[in-house]
Amino acid sequence: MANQSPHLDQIFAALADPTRRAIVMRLCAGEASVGELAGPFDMALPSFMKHIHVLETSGLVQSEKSGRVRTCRLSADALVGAEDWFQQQRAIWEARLDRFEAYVMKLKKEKERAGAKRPSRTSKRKGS
Amino acid sequence: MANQSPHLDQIFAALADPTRRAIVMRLCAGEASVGELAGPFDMALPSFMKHIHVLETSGLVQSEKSGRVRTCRLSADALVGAEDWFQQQRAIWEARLDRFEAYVMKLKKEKERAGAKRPSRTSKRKGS
DNA sequence: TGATTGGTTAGCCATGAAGCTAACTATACA
DNA sequence: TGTATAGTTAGCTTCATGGCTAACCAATCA
Repeated sequence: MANQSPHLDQIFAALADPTRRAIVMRLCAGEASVGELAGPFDMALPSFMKHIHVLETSGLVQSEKSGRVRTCRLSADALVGAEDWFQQQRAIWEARLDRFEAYVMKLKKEKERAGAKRPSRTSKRKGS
Repeated sequence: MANQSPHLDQIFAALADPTRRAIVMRLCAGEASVGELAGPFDMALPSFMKHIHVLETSGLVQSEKSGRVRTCRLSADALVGAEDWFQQQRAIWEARLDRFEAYVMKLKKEKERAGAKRPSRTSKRKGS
């Protein structure tokens, strides 16, 4: 119940917006200036800058200004961190499924054995 | 620029909240009633129910009422869908890194060749 | 049947997110 | 030096989110 990384909050919140996911996808293909990034979007620049800022505070994106141009690049660590979360959940989930399956198998075998007993009290069937 | 699944919006938005992530984590370990889920949280039930509802509309959780008890379970599909998104991004990202690395190696080799020429005009060093 | 339990509905409030315009700063180019 | 370019800041609106209380069903159980 502890381990509540405040970072995951921000990362997932950042990725909940289609504009920001598109920015991340674009940056996966390589760094770009704010202007280049903003190009495809029908949105005023200040609004767009807010998205960049959200991505930066989440740690998904880093940027650097040189001259009058700000260049953005993806920071893979944050992405990987979020991906890890899924993998952890899946591990737990799958372990449970395995246990569940084992349990079902056990039930099935018990039933089989019980079923095998009923028709003949004298002989045990060997296998399927 | 198309392919903007509205579902991812809701899934990531759902996971952006620590309470809801905790619920998902809890449900990874097996289904539970609303009351059981709510237990550990210092929150009024109606507030908690909102979280459940958000999880349901995102597709991460399914629930069913029997008698006066509502039982919730995880719906793995949605989780996997979100995980896929990360894997796709990582694939693009890694492909780019590979290309970049190849490029750096090329540069390095060119430099090496140029460097090997400088010290002696008469002999080529073989290797270290 | 009456009380308890488990969940639900309705409605309120405070905060934050996402968009806009207008005006401004600072670099680069002619 | 003057002008265009690339971002930035400030301030506004609107809507969604996350929390609450109070009152309300509807199963169970004594």
